[in-house]
Amino acid sequence: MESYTTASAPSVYKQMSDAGYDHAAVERRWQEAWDEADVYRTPDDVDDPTYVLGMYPYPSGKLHMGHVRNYTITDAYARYRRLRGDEVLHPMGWDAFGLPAENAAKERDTNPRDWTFDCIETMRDQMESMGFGYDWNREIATCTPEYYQWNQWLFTRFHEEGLVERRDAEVNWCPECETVLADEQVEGEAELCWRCDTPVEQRELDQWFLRITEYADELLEDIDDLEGWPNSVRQMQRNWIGRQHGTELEFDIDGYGSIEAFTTRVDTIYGATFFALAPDHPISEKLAEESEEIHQFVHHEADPEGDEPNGVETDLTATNPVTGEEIPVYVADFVLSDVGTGALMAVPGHDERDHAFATKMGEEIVPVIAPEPDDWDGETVPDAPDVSEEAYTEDGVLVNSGEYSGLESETARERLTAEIDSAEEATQYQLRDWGISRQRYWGTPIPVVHCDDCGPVMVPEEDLPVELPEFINTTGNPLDAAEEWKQTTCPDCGVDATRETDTMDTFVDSSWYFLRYVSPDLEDAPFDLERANDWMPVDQYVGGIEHAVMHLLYSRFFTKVLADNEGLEHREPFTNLLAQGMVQLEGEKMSKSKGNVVSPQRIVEEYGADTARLFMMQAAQPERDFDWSEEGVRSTYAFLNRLKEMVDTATEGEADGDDDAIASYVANEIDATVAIASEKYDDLTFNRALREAQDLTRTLRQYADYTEPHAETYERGLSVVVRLLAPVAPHLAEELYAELGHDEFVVDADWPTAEVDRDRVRKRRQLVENTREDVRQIVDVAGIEDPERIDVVVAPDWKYDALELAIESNADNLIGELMQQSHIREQGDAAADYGQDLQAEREALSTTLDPDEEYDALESAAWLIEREFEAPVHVVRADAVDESVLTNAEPGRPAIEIDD
RNA sequence: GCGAGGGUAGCCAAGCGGCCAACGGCGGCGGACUCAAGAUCCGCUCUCGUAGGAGUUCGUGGGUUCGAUUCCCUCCCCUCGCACCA
Repeated sequence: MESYTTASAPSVYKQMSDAGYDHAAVERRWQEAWDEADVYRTPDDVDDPTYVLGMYPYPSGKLHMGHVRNYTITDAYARYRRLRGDEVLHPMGWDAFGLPAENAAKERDTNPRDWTFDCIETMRDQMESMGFGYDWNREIATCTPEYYQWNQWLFTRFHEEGLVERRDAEVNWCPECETVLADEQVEGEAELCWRCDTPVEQRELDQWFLRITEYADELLEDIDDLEGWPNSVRQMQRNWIGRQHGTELEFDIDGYGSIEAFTTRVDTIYGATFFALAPDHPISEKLAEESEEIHQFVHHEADPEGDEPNGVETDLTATNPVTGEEIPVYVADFVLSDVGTGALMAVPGHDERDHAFATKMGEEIVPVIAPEPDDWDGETVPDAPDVSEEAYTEDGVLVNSGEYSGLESETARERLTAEIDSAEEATQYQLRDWGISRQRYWGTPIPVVHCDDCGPVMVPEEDLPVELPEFINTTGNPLDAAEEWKQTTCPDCGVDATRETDTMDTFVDSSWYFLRYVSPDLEDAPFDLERANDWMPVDQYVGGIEHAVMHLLYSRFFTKVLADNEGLEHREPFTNLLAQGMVQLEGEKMSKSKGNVVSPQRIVEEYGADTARLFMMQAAQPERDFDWSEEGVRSTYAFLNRLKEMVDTATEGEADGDDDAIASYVANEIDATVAIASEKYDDLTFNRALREAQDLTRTLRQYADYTEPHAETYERGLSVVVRLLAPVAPHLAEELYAELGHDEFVVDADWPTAEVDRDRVRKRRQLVENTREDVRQIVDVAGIEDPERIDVVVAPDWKYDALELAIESNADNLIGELMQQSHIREQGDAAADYGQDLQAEREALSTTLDPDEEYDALESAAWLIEREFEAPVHVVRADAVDESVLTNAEPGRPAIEIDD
């Protein structure tokens, strides 16, 4: 703060008024009032409310701008739907399990539970200070036994349905987090942990898996119907599932029997010149025991991440099941054990990677597919292409393929798959089962007991929940160290046994939380089935793109399982999805590490929550990234202040202006604004809706500056502006709505309505804007310093008739057709001239308002021109002026006469 | 490499067959108000033009059309996701 030593009293007052309205007081007042009236409560008995949901946050203790944007979008939409008269369900909760709480607890010598609840308290306060209208009665926190018992219950139900599997698996292990990660949680080529960016290692562990692959086909196929989802997300899920149709077939290898290989291009089998095995294929491992060279390759040289395909030749051969040919077998690092069968037939003529390897190893490259010739007769076998330099990877016509030569690739694949004894159609997925075991404390204990005799046994339903023991500050897994907790008896045979010490991936929590909001306190089921069937699916879901695959795919999976086994009548959880863009600073993502973070708290203190929300919503479409700008925030704040001043002034004394042409212009603008803004709110383009509201505010201010406004019109205008802003700037909207004399909350008000024809609105605005621009241009080009009088002359009726005829007419000779109308023909040369014009623009003609409507529109907008040029403006009809004036007048374009 | 989304005036950003030299904002320029500054308000902001005109523009090059920023194709560039996937 600067200190003033010589400031005079008036300048101090000035400073104070510049500081703006007392947003802190306004916001506090209405937050308390809402709270008292419980306005955001959604009673259990409402019928199919509009379900608006933002992805619940991890309670880190601090709301950041990304949260503010996310939850302002849902809040604005929820409020809008409410104003529209819908019942709305808009809940909030906490993704409260997770590793950061453990780390924080260790650092602060507390425990994850206390730390997490502290964070929740703080964040809830921050959300309330933002004015987000949640039904806090439905709040959930996933770290409470009341919530996570249902994770355990669902786990046992999944188990009963055969969707849970325990497997010894090679898993991604983050040494920093000391836990396993799902494939989805490993990022990029460098394979870094999604949380801490530590390079991930591989470990062999016994793991619990949810068999999401059982649902791969449905998860894939239903993406087509998710029309309310962004294409990007849909495509990412399709890629992730990665279904591929192909053929599985067997190659015999001496001494090892039949080896299964998967190919999508069985049509190229005549071109298979070698066979390749993954380094960790069982045969490779056996060979490595016998051969020093192969051992060296498998354990030291193989580099699956490298760009170069490496390999080593074995002394084995594989038998091509079609040709009977013996081809050499390699162990190669570009063959991956988790893709297909870990063994492949290599066709260097038609696969780039095989080509590169064959070139390196000096293997034969044989063309067996030729591009289909343009004039192909469907029979003749074309010439083989040259594939010595580059593989030909497209489909085509088979060559060098015995009896199959001359077939198209597609047909050949079908026939070969049918005719090769060992071959059958097969489908491969990239999607893997979901490993949910985590070696951490702060998560849902997996409800399993390990018994030496019975093996892993599910904890019976009546013994749920398995609650977490007290936190033990240790380096490994605290559950492993909780000896007393760990020791139990086998539910099946009663002997001493130990508890499973792994907890569940927190994505299990978030895969069904949206169902828990429906009945958050229900004690005998995860959710009230009947109500869930009525209330689900979520109508509008909003969150970050980073959850495009994981959370959104798991939630879809859970929903489908619940539909199949628990009577849920919905197979998809989220009808409409909005992936909101990032809030950036100078083109860069805000992040603590970059130190370019703008604190929402500071903005709220300085300008208020309404300003922060309004600025964000008007800055860009919700799905786009945008730059935070202090300048923009200030101008948003200034706008709210001006609006408040306008309302203050308007309510001081009753205006008593006439319901004149100007009032009708304003009334029209109000209607137009309502129509456009409503449409924009419907499709969540808040930026456009808010622009309309701000434009109307400006029109109203100009109106009041120019003349004594018509009280009813002006107040309706203000009341409309206030309601259009209410979803985004709810506190000030309440304040102003009350000032305007309403007793009810604006939250509960009715959305303004307007009966308008969008097409007419557009034409009116266009006409007025074009006319104003023409006047400006004339004044400017003609160098008129100080206009004395401006006449605006609407074109004569016959021109409108002629225009209409011209639009409808198909006649070659338009002028002839026009002249058949006596009232047009009577116009003589003028009619001929105008007819010429119409003829010239024949294809581009479009209808205009009719002459009376144009007159009205111009008459009511005349004040804008008078005000701008400080000269009287007369809008006149064609019959009131001399014909010479009318030459330039056309429908949609009045003649303009300026005297100086 | 594959897939998705983009490239619009100094910058940000709407538009997505004729109403488009192209909404809106920022920045810049001029004016009103003020002793002055700020705030606010009103214009201007591709080029030329003494009555609403003309010319050149919406990544590049083609095409469809009476007409394209808007539709189709080629290429270039950006962002995101997947990727030695058999």
